Parts: sequence; C-alpha cells; structure tokens
Amino acid sequence: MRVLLVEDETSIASFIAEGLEEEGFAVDVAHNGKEGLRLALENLAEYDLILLDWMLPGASGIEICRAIRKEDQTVPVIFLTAKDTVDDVVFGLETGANDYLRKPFAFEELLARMRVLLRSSTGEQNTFHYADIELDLVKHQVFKAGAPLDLTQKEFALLELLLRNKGKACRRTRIIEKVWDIHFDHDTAVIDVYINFLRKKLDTPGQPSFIQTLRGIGYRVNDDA
Amino acid sequence: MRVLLVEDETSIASFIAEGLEEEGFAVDVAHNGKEGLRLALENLAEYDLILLDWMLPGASGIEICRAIRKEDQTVPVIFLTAKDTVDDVVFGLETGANDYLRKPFAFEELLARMRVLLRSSTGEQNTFHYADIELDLVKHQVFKAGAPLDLTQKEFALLELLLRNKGKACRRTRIIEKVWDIHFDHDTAVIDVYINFLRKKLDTPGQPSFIQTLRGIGYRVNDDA
DNA sequence: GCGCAATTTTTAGCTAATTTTAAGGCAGTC
DNA sequence: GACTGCCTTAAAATTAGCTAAAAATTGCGC
Repeated sequence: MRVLLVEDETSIASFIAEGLEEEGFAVDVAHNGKEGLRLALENLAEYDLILLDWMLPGASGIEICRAIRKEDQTVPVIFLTAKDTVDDVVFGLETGANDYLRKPFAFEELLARMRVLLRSSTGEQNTFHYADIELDLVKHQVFKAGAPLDLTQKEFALLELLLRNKGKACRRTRIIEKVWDIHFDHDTAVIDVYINFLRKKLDTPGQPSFIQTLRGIGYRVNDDA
Repeated sequence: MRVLLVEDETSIASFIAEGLEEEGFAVDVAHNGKEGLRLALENLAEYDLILLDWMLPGASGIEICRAIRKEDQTVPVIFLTAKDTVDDVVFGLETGANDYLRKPFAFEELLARMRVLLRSSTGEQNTFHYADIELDLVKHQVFKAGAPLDLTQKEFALLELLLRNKGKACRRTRIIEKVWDIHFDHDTAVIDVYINFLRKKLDTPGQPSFIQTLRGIGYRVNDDA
C-alpha cells in the first residue's frame, strides 16, 4: 500500500510518515503544495490513498484535491486540517475528498479511517462466506463446516473471485483475466477443471453444487446463503 | 434512494427524516434497536444507505452494524453519536461502518458525507422489469414474482432486448441481428421458437402474454407496467 | 543442480443442455 | 376461403461443460 502525504509541518509529517511506515505502508512525503501537486499528478496511479493538509504553501489542499479528482475519481483522499467549521468540512467533501480529520487527531483514528477507505476502495474485506464455507484472506485459508481445508493458490484465487462476487455472474473472460492473467482470447478448459476441483473439495455430497454453471456465460455463487 | 434511520430520540429522528425527504430520499425510521435490527435484516437489499445511532435501547448500533455486515459488506453505514472519544471512533469504524458523525452535527455535513458514500456505491442501470418479471444483468438472472429462474443465453439475450425497448416495437430483422448476429436475409423460425420459450417460462397462466405479437413486424413488451 | 512432490495445464471422450430445423396446425387479413 | 405469418411441438444437430487421466511445470529440500 502506497500513500502520498502532503504536509508542510515537518514534525507532523514525519510523525505520520513514520507511524504509517511501521504499519507497513510505503509513504511519499511532499512538504509543500507545489511538490504535492507534482507528485500526485505524476504518480497518481501508484497511490492507494492520499493524505492532504488543508493549508499549504504553494498550492492549497483543495487545489490538489480538485486536480486529482480531474484525473482519478476513485483514489481515496483524506484531508488533515486545523480548520473545523462545518462549512469547511462540507466544502472539503464536495471537492471530492472522502474523509476529513480535524487536528489534533489520534494516530489510531487516522489509521482506522484509512483502513475503512482502503477496504471500500479495493472492496477489501477479510472473510467471505457461503453457507458453511468460509474464506479468510488474512489467514489465507478456507474452512468447510469449521474444518480447515487446503486449497492451492489457483483454487484459492478462483474461490475468492467467486465469493467476492457472491450473487453476481462471473464471466469466463473475467475469470481468466483475474485468476490466470490471460488477456487475449484463449480457449482453454482450465477454468472447468478448477471449478471441478473446488466442487470436489467444497460441495456437500447429495446437495446441488454451491457454484452454479451459467452455460455460455460463466459461473455464479448464489446470494442467498 | 432509500435510507434506513435508526434513532431513538424522536426529535432528532424527525429532524433528519424530514430533511432527507426534502432532499428526495425515502426514509424508514426505527425508534429502537430491536426494530432497527428487524428492519435492517428484513429489507437489507432495499436500502442504499443506513444511519445508525450509537446508543440505542434494545440493541446497540454496533450490534446492528455487525449484523448488517454479516449479510452485506457493501451498503454504506454511518454512525451518528454523542460519544466522541477516539477509541469509540476507531471501534465504530472497525466494526464495519463507513463513516461517523459526532452529535451535534450540521445537517449539511450529514448530506455531504452521505453523498460521498452513495457516489461510490451506485452504478448504471442493471435491472429491467415488466410487471412481476425482473431481469438482472449483474446477476445474469431473471426473476418471476421474486423467484429466480434460469434462462439460457439466447433466451436471456432476447428478453433483455425486449425489456430494454419496453414500449417500442422490436422488428424481426433487428432481433435477428441483435440476438443472433445474423446480418443477411435469412428466413428462420428461430425467433418464434424462442418467443414461445419465454412465454412458457414467464407468462402468468390465464393472462394475455407479456409479449405482444405485431404481425408482420415483430414483437413488443408494453410500456404500462 | 537434481530429484521428488505438488500444482497447474492440456487433452480427449463423454454427457447433457442448448440451439436449430422442420412440419403440421391455427389465426388474422384481404 | 385462401393466403400468409405465427404458434407449437418434436426431433436433430450442435455446443459447452464435466471428468479423469496424462503431461508439463513449478517449487522445495538436499
């Protein structure tokens, strides 16, 4: 996870940067608005999240935020600021920011809010389940009726895709792109084989499979359990 | 846009509900935790956003939030609360909430934060319906009176075309081009057969068919339902 | 670097679902 | 009432996906 922090007060900047680095984030720091703007626009695709000070020499946080939103509507942006009137909050959020922290704030609160935004921007979530099947991303393990089960990497990735999209149809092209990273047209039966693996390991005997086949389309794990 | 508001103080509840209704939201209000939990779980798919008071008689906002997150990881949840220590904020966000407002808050700020969250969760139109028939593009599934129904690829594509053009005539040549990708003149009865399949699967017995035959032209699903 | 085990991919026959064709009957239009 | 276009059903043709087994590849310990 890579974060851009734009903050002119060096003491605050290094406090945040160090804290985040301890948490495993890669942090780029800009100490004024101009530099922040440059970094943001140059490497926009690189950043998973952007922290912006409101008052900055060079270019204000609002200007940077607007410039970012022109290019990318999805990267989460959090304002860090001493300003605290309601109008400013509203203005900040309307500008395209996703959240807003009033200084002084506790580092833990910043972390928690970052995690929420990262979770939702990447659709990140720790566990997925269907009926008695549970997939845990953190432990990188799957459970069937509470019992741990060993899946191979590909099996795990395929199951993750299906469960992340519970209720939605997963098209074959999407599956082959996401799990196998094959982007050109390719007629292969690997998907079928792996669906078969998952069914063998995870279906309850005597029951219909937890994976629906959508003939000509792909597969779907139903919504209702 | 439909919102569930769980708030026990009636004055606050009606202030928020009225304000949101003025903004065009449909608001359901629950005045205690139990009712909130019931409404949330019963109609979860209905709500585009959920507002939860932290301290509630019956079941706390946290409990409700956890229960919601078990079922649905995507619907945005905002906490409204008087609690304001950092730990509580962190706890609330870790519980799976997307945002947090400290009372008293300005109504404008609530609106702004709601809009941020809704922006990310709304997409383009992906369902079409006629009477009790619903076609869901994302799930790639059709429902008749709420019951899921499996259509084959061609059936699905034909129904999609008809429903996308509800009220308009679909000429046979257009159908054969869009669904069968046949662009030259071709006399085939395949359309008739598939119209028949759809009627068999989706018509309500004793009622006229939901697909009108336009003799010499093609077919049409009427506008008025 | 080698050998073994686990994983991944390919292959191919098989099966079942879908799609298409065909044909006789019915209905609307002139 | 005859012609045309549509309905309905059944059967044939086609296709997609299932499964098992073999082949290829990768990863790991020595």
